[in-house]
Amino acid sequence: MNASRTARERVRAELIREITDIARRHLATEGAAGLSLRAVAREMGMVSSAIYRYFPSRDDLLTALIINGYNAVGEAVEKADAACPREDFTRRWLAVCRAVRDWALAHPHEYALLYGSPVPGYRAPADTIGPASRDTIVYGRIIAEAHREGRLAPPPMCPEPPAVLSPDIEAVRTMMPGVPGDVVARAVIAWTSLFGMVSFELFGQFNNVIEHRAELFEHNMACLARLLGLSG
Amino acid sequence: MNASRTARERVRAELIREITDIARRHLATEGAAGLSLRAVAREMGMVSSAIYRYFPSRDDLLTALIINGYNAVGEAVEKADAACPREDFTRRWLAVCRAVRDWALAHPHEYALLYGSPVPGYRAPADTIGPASRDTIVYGRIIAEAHREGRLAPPPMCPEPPAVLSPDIEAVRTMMPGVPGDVVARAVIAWTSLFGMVSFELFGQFNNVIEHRAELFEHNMACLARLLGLSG
DNA sequence: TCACTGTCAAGAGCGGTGCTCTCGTTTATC
DNA sequence: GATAAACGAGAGCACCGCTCTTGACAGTGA
Repeated sequence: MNASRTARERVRAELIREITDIARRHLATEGAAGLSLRAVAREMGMVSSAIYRYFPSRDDLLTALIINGYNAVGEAVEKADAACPREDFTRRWLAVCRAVRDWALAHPHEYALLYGSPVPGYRAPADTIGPASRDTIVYGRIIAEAHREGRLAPPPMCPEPPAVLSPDIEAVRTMMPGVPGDVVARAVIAWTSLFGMVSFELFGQFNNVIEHRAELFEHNMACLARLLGLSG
Repeated sequence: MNASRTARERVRAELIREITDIARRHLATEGAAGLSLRAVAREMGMVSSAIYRYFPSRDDLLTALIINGYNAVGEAVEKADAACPREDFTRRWLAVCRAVRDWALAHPHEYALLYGSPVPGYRAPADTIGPASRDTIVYGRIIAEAHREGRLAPPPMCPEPPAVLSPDIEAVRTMMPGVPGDVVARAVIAWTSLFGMVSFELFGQFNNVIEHRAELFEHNMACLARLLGLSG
């Protein structure tokens, strides 16, 4: 009874997996706007209406792809960090930066889905919040561990963030306990700059301007490491 | 004969203006993907096919909106810079940053069209290159003038960019003549960080994380000013 | 004055989209 | 074995970008 129920549900889960796989492939070739439930159904040899048994709307399919994407980039970042010596914080920072860029270049449309323009009419449900912060936890951990080991030596430069920012600083600080507020603000700069560079490269802002993107990325991420005060 | 021809061309230009105006309004409510020539035609009391007399394809209409958008943000940045005392370089930098953010918040869909995910299947023609760099010229001028006045004191931090980046540095340096390569690289960081922050705010990455966006933006742009070495 | 030329709005039509509804069938449970 | 849920299939609605053809009209040169 339990086995038979699982039998039906297993084929259902398998179909859902197949749908998301095909959808992800379509996303890679057509982009988010070109993602078509009919096309996915066609490729599965299904009639278009049948697919609504598994995803009640196009947005629900998009949500699945978004959660999947956040997990993919999060996993890439985690692996890159894990492959580095624990005490080499600069190397760990550079590794996770590279992991983000490499993943983005390998999955440009998925990256655009996660970090590009919001899909019009689509409202991200709460399920996406958790996976969305999976990568940021890693950045925070690197900074926090460097701070704990006394290896965080940020050059004096930025003023203390104003008091009105305290709750936000506090919220970000939960990912890097103990780190001074000034450095937390720098972490936000580094975070936005990392994705700013990747987005500019992917979205065409570097066209006709920057040619050696990998090298510039590497150099700028190294500068950001100095800004954060990472050493060694 | 010339007058009559201009009469005809004048009504044509007026119609093109009306089309782009309506299209821009539709862009604001529906997003780039939802921009529909039929809907624009409907609102003009025109039949759908007639609009193809003025814009041969949806992409051509998009191109017009993109060029228009780049010019709008460029103009906003120019005006913000012009309103500052020439010798107050930090203030000028903060003013142009604010101008970008304010324009983006006021025209989120247009911003997404310019700096967000590329529209699938759309290839930006060469006409967009010029207007696209209108704002960057202003950033470059502020840094260049600060350098010329001896008011650029970048804190020692970033290493000299590697030799392989020389052509790119040189290309960016045309917008800020005389500025050292190290600072040119920092300018790229500041540039990407500025748009990275605006994009994160607009595209929802700050949701559930940062609440006081204006204040954080202000503080981080001030940090970037220090990174650039702007003083006074 | 008149025929010519180029521009235009209009309509029909093609193949595509997301989504809904109904219908008969299969499948699992009581 | 009856019942209820899940399912695939098909038709249909309103929309989309885009194309082709047709007839009306304005400006132009002979």
